[in-house]
Amino acid sequence: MAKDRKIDVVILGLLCHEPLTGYDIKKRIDGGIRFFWKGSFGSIYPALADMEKTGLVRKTMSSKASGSRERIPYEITEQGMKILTSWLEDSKVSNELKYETLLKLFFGEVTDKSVSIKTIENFESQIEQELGLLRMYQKNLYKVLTEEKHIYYYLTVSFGVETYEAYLRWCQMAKKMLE
Amino acid sequence: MAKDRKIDVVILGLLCHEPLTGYDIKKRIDGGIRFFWKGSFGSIYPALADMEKTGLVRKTMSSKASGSRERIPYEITEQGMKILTSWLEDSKVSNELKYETLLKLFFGEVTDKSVSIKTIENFESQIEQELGLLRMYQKNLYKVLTEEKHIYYYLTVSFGVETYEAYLRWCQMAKKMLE
DNA sequence: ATCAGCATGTAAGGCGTTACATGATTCA
DNA sequence: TGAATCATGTAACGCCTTACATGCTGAT
Repeated sequence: MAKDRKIDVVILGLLCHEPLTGYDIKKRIDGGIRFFWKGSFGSIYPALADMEKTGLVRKTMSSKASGSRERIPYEITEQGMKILTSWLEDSKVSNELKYETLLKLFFGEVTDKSVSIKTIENFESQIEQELGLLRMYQKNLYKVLTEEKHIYYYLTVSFGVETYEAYLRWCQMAKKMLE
Repeated sequence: MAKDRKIDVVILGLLCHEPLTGYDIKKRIDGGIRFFWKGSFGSIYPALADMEKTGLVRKTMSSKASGSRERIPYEITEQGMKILTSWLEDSKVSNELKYETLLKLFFGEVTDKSVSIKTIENFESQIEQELGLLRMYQKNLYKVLTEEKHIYYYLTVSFGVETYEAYLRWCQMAKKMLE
């Protein structure tokens, strides 16, 4: 695996459950994972190609047979599983937040207060919208917690719900303080 | 300003209050701003050079005169102020969170539950430590809220406190759920 | 017929980190 | 004397996004 390219483990993790094409992987990332990690075609396909070369994934046998459309599903190899678990067990993590909203607020003194208030309101409505989605995911996952993997999905979604609720409380406070 | 290089506005924002050297800017970023935006020497010095060329910043007159050490303080120009305020007023923002902790947790089913618990505990202690710092900043800023810019600093710090507290609550819940 | 979605991939270019190179000053 | 901090800058390299190129399928 490339030194610091986390897209590799995202792909490896997704392939644990079932073979997927690059296109499938993109869809999985865009639905749920995107709240804490992103990925584009331009990063997925090259990563898949690299990992096939190094033996972490392989094309499934049905790759060409399935039909006329050229779907190329990949599956994880034993080597790939080793890399994935050793990453999971590695205690080094990089958690990073890059919020332009906070950057703008930090320099809010430069212009009128109303600009900062707009920045906050902007953020607020974006968060409200996404919180709606997260709560829906959360509710649906709660119903199927018996399956073990859903516990993990539930936890990550709950992280989103908890923090987004905290964001909204902060928005209230911040607006009050500026008005 | 380069199309999407936010380090430019970070620098511009910092230069609003006083002339600073690249080294000073790095220190400012590392203390406080780093919670929501980062910057390294390798990005600061080239940005400063570019912005001098495009007239957003300029070297102060005292640049060489101040002493034997080669300190090169920059100040913001009117052009720079224009860029800064138009960025502040622009409602487009990119807020992005990349938490490897959540990624690991999402794929937690792959190995033993204890691995995920360790991942959470790891995160928890990191957050506890930084929360201590944030609360200290918050307390100190609260005392000097009369100065307008401190209100903005206070708000960003409070954002950190609010969310980190939410993280810790989530850690408790998550550990309980896995045990 | 045409548009949206499925599907794979490449190329250019921007952003940013890390490591390196260099050297002065301050303090124990 | 040696370590830490001050201070500026470059070079290599990696990661990722955006846009492009291409073409099929299915629904309206």
